[in-house]
Amino acid sequence: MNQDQPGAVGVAPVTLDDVATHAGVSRQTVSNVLNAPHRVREGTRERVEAAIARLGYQPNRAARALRAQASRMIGYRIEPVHEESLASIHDRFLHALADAGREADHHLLLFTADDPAGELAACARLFRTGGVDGFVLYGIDHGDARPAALLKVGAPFAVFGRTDSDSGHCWADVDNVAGVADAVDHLIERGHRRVGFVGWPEGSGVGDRRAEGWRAALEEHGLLADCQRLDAQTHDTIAAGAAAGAKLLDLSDPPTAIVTVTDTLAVGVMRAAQGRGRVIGEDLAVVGFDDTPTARVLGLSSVRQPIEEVGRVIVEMLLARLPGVPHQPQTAAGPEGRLLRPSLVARGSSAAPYPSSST
Amino acid sequence: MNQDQPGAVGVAPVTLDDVATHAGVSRQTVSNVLNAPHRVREGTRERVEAAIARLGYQPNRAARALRAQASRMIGYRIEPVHEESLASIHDRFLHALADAGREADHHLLLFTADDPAGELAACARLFRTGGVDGFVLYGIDHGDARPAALLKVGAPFAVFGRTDSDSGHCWADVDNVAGVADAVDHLIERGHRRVGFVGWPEGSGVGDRRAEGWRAALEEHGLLADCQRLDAQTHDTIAAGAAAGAKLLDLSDPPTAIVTVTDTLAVGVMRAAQGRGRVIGEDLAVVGFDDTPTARVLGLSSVRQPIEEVGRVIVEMLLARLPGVPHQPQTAAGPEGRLLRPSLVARGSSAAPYPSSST
DNA sequence: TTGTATGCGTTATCAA
DNA sequence: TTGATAACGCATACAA
Repeated sequence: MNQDQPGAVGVAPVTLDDVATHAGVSRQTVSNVLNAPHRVREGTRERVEAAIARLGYQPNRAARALRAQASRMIGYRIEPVHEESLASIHDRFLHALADAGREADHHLLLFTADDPAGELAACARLFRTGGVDGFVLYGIDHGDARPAALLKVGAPFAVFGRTDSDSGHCWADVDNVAGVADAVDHLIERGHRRVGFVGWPEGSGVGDRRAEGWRAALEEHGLLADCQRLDAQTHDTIAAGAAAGAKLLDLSDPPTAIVTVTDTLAVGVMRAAQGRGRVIGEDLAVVGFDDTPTARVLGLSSVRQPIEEVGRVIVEMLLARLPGVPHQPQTAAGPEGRLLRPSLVARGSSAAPYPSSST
Repeated sequence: MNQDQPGAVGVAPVTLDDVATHAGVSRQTVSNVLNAPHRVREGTRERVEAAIARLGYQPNRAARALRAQASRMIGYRIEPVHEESLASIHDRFLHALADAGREADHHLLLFTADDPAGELAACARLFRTGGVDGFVLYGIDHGDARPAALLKVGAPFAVFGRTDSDSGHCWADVDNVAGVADAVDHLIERGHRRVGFVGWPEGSGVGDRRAEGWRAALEEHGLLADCQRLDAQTHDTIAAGAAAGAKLLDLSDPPTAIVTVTDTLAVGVMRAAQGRGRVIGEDLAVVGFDDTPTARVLGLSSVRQPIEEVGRVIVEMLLARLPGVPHQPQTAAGPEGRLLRPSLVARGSSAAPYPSSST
């Protein structure tokens, strides 16, 4: 009828031998039916398949892993939850990874570590003990020592993000420049001419690229000169965002719209504006980054990262590089890196058109 | 110097045999040093330990799993991210699980499923193939068919939440009654006499218990009669919360404070109140449930679940029931269930004392 | 096309 | 106290 395991209650596991006995063949033939069906005669194959279905046989993972020297596991470090951060990205990413792995019968192995050093130690250990076939690294940015270290360990891996020198490993990243540029375009389209930016301190690849997106978009519209002084840099908390927002709003010629490097900072900016009696979406437009649940609640426009796609792409790349599973012709095992485009989610905070008379 | 693996670059894995050769003993002796140190002479042991350290030997997980019939893996289904929900609980829970497992050298195996049926099929498969030793189930509530089904499969598991008939498996849950009761107590202490409640439709254990907490606390203070009509029930979206809040606020004798079954609904209530020109924390007190990041942003008081502790306790219980790892005397393998107390996080939304003259 | 033998790395049993 | 042997379940090379 169906191929579910027959309602057996805590039964003894079915092995290859059981199936072989049942089908009246050797266990090697059963193995062939599973791993090289073409090498077996049709009649025999059907008999074996029937036995497999009836007994609900499923190959033992440990045995398979031991024999094949491949665990079909992908290691992933789950980081502690930042209480300050609003991000739900991590959750989405994790789900995407697990989902992508499923299709290739690879599962995610989650582990924790207290710091990057601990993470590397854990990675090395997991890899050397055959616990995982490779890793996915999250939140890679300039100066991250993990890629080089993992390379040294000899473990395959793929990362979300980029270091200053991406070499020898594959990566996927969101096009942060384009993301912020889209936000700026959107605001200019609505009539804004003075668009500010609240970013992170210089030095992080992600932050610098988002700032670059702001600058580039303004330049393209010939507005850079007007907005030259309309940016601020600070660390990623609501309070800091409020301070930065206050600074910009208190200028003699303040921006009519502000883009921020994260939703967290956007919330701070909104707070500062409201504290000055300004109505978000009317007196001041704000666009954040990450499309967090909080942004939805507050009606904050935000740049949404295509995390699900990033996860899919990353797993794809990693699996392509794993020895023993040559899905592809493995000519060059696919591209080294992929840049994915985020999309703007426009909400009330940037809804109202702005009278173009603003200089 | 240190016991890290010597900076070997992608070297061949070290096996028990390598260590044995190196130490001039048989591999069985090496195994004994690791698994039954007392059965080996001190001198030999030291020699073997030195070899282990020098070679950076670490036992192969697959081989160990095959031999011991135990993968040292805990299965966990990661659910799709609810776009509507504000919860970060899931993230915290996951981290807690991974962290708790680490201490016992157990790791989390993540998998996805499209629905409960798919989840059960995946569980059965993972368990029968030796991929995991047991499972942790999240979000169990009345009418959940998974526990019974897993029991039938014969897989050990522990759940977060309770069904109507918890039997045969261990569970941990948050004391929802006490959580909401604490919130109500807090409001009464601040002078409120008319405390409303926005909950879920009847039938869910979690929702009903939270409603019960509201009822019980009011009764204890002799205020139940006054507040009898001050509750509403709806599903868990911001819009629904706003509607429910509007209904309560538009009563001829409206509540001065409202407790909600989730932060999501609380946000809705706040929105309804603000739409009516009421200032949260002054004209109306609101307390939510879950202590989401959004609650922090909005200054919303909220009941915080001790998720980290729940995770720890659940893993502890599960491991205690796993065959082969008898940490405890395994008399009765510990208690069947544990109820953990949440704590109220008071913020601005319930800050101001309310003049006790309100009827 | 099918079956036999062997080994993946570990640990349990038993004999020395 | 130590070592030889076998077995966990599967898959590969090779022989029939």
